[in-house]
Amino acid sequence: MNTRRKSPVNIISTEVHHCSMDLRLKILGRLPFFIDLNPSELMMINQRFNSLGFKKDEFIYYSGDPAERMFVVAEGKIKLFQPGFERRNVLLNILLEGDLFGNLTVFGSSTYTDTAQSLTSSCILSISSQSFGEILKEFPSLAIKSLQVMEKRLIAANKRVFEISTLPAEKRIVVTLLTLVEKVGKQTNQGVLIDAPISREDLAEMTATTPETVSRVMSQFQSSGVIESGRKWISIVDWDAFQQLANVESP
Amino acid sequence: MNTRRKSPVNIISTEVHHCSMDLRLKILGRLPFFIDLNPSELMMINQRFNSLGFKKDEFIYYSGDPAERMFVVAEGKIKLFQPGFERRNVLLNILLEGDLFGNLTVFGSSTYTDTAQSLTSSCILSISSQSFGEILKEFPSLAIKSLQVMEKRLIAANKRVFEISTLPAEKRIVVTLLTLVEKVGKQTNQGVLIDAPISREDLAEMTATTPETVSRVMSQFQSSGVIESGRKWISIVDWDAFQQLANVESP
DNA sequence: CGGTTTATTGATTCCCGTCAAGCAAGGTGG
DNA sequence: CCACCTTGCTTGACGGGAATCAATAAACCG
Repeated sequence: MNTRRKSPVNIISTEVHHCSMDLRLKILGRLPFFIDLNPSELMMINQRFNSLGFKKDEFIYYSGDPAERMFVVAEGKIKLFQPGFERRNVLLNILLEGDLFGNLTVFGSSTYTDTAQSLTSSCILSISSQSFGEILKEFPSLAIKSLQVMEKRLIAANKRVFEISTLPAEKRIVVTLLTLVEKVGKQTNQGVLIDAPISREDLAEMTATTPETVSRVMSQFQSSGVIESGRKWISIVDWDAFQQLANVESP
Repeated sequence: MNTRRKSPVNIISTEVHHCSMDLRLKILGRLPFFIDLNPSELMMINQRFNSLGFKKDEFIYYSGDPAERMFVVAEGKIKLFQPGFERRNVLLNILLEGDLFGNLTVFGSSTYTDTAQSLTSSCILSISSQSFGEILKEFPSLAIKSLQVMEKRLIAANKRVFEISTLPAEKRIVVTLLTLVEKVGKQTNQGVLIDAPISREDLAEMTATTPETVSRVMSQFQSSGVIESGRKWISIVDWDAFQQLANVESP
């Protein structure tokens, strides 16, 4: 059945990216965030940013570090998580090109409350919270956009609290896979691929279960022909059947 | 042991409040949010607000309603929750005097994602999202403050995801009681009272458990002399012992 | 003071976490 | 390019923590 042995997930490359100036300008200009600015304003803002490359699995910052910068994903995929005792982490979010993270609030918190790790090799732009604050004051519409970014995440976090609180493990895994598809889903000739290197353990950390439970649930889905998956990759081959599984009418 | 039969929690009164103009001005002026504004600016902003009284248990808005207003608690206590199937709600937050809720983001979401209900009789100020947006544009520092409010809540929501995911039921209940104490704790001659009408079911909805489990855990705490409690009230009588319970070193 | 809501407690069931062993995939170096 | 080693996935057996069902008791309210 599964003729694909190699993982179909693109992890870009194993080398470190270092973003050129014009790549940075293009990235920033494309962001919904900065899209209303004119070229000269954009240029000025661009100058306040640093860029830095990260290898696969490298850490960008750790929970507890002083929260002095705001980051933007220029290329690659980043995961945010809260480290727990004995490898019991909780995965909070997976970020893509254009997503903001770090300290978005100028003076809000003194230390990061999560850890940021690069899932693929990546290029990250960053700006000091102070400079970001100055930009927000100069362009109030940007502050409102930041507010909307935060609201979206708060709603997602609350949705997740709801799901963990009310759904059994299997449904939690299904709805989590669905949000992953919405975020990084890619149509391929073998179904909808979740285009990020997500392990069973990652899924467990997203769904408040264990890798073993995730494995059992996934095995069942595979044997019923709904998904295909392997080492750090998942593809949904029978979309209709999959949505059936997510039907959250009866808990 | 428990000589107190009546609930010590003050639910203000059963009558509807209607905030007078000068009460409103005082409330708004006291908010960290508006504290930097001068009296005339404050007056101008005050005019954009409506005020409305709610009885105990009355609903302010429902999940799914069009999200057209931003609210401020002037007096009373409000709970926000996500309604689930078959009474399986999830309690998201308890709000006090000065707290903002509703649509804080001007244009962010089209409908409320939670339901707001008055725990006590209360007085609520509100403003249209559009007017609020105009104010934010006029006073960029307010937008940054909104951002910080949102960040704080996002961090709290993530912390809760972490707790639900990693802690056993008893510890979840303890840490939840601790956050309630931080929020509405009141020193009395019989220990630290949680000054809000919180039922076993409310606690269950906050901790992803059931009323029965909460009751069992609370009974144990009562028999070991750490807390006293009754119908919709909880008081921590042995603070040191209670903090021991919250020691989150070994899961 | 009766009716309703909330809390307590017990008995039972079961989902899922834990422990453990075996296997497959992927990367590495000769 | 293949043997080796590491890392991640699978599967089974078992036990425990908490949900469910149910019946009683206490507190509150009109």
